[in-house]
Amino acid sequence: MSDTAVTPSTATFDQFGLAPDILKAVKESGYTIPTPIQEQAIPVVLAGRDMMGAAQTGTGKTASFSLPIIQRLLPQASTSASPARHPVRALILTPTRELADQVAANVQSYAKHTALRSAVVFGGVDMNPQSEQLRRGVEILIATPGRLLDHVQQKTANLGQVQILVLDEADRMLDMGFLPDLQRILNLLPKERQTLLFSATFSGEIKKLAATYLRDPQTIEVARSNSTATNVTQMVYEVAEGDKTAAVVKLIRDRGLKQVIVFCNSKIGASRLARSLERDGVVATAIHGDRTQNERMQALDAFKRGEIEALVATDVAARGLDIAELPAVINFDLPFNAEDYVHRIGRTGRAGASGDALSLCSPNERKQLADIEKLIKRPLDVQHLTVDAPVRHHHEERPPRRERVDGRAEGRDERGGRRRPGASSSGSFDRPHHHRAQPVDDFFLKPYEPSAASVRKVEEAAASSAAAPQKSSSKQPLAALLGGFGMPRKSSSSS
DNA sequence: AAAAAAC
Repeated sequence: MSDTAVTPSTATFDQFGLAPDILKAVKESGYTIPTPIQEQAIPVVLAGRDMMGAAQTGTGKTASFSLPIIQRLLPQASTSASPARHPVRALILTPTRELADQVAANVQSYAKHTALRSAVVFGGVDMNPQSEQLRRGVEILIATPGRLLDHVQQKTANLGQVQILVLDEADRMLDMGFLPDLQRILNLLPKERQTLLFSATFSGEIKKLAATYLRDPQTIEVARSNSTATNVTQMVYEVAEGDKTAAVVKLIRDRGLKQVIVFCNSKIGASRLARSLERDGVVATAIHGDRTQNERMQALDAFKRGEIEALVATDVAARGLDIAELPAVINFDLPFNAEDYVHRIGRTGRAGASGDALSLCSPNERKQLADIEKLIKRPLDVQHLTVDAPVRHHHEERPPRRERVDGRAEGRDERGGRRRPGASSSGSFDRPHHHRAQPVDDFFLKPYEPSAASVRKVEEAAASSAAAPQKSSSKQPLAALLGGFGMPRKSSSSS
């Protein structure tokens, strides 16, 4: 952000040589001046080079790869209805379903005046409409990894002609354990392709991923990734754990916040807080991984439409979500992972607007606070918050289990799944399935080791990027990190 | 410690 302030860009989108149909869509989106990352990335992508990008959403990241991708695919766009003429040419992978949906909406709008077709596939929703769309043919596919592999196995998606791959929020995908899925997908793609990797940090793991799957990548970086936007005012309120709900209500009322995202560390905590806020007259709803995809999308849409004051979320909403003019975020809990703090507060103060990041800190969260201050390299302003009339609810801990208007009891079977008739009633269905049946396929058993030359090039690229962000733990040479990547081998290894 | 993601 500070980059823009120091050297205001006088560039326009016209300078990139994008097709008129693309520029028209850009104009209709209301954009006139490229952001720093767009200015740097668009020429690199147009030139067909691999790229590692350090940038967060809200910096214009999505357009920085979608616009040049559309341009590059344009000559192949066909008006023929034959699916064979519409193989997947560009694949964009994201860690969460909401992010996939959002990226897809952007791609759709940028490509609307072209003959290119795009589609999005992710889990939690019916596969059939997705399969039908794939059958009709799409050039640009946006997906979460699991559902994409599902489509591959069902033979509804063919990745054999992908020319451009984008790994969005790659660090997040690794955090979430997507590496095996990513490997399977990557091994299905043609070797001759362009690969773009976006990540908040260039950790050792990210560098190894890049060294293995990218070819001589160019590094693009805007705004150091662990820095927080200067237009976001950060405040920490010391408050007793039991007063947190009242504190949230007080902050919303005192500051007259029209809309706010409140982050919790647990799914149960988020549901509970949403209910408590509702009882205190705040229109609130929860969004987290135990709600059905339908509920998640409805919650997000209603929030975007302004029908909901407080969106109470887990870290499913911490990254990437772009909600215009969000005046504030509140951390009900401080995140265990300091980096998540940066991502959470990045939901406010977007596109140059100002925003407030208000964090509640109970006495047992001091360590998390210290970790955050260490990461952002500055102390945070801490104030004691007195809650004048603590709002206590007798049923706070265990709200009555009441049938909701949709006929389901809250908190049970939220995925909308139906119990199998005749299944044992031992209650095992309420537990997540940890051991998914491992499909017998061999396409993901190829080795995951970068060549020495590739490692060198990634190291050089990362080093040449000014002040490439490094986690202190990843200062060691890449080679030292290569051994312990912990990949599942075909037959169980000693690890 | 917790979250996310395929039936």
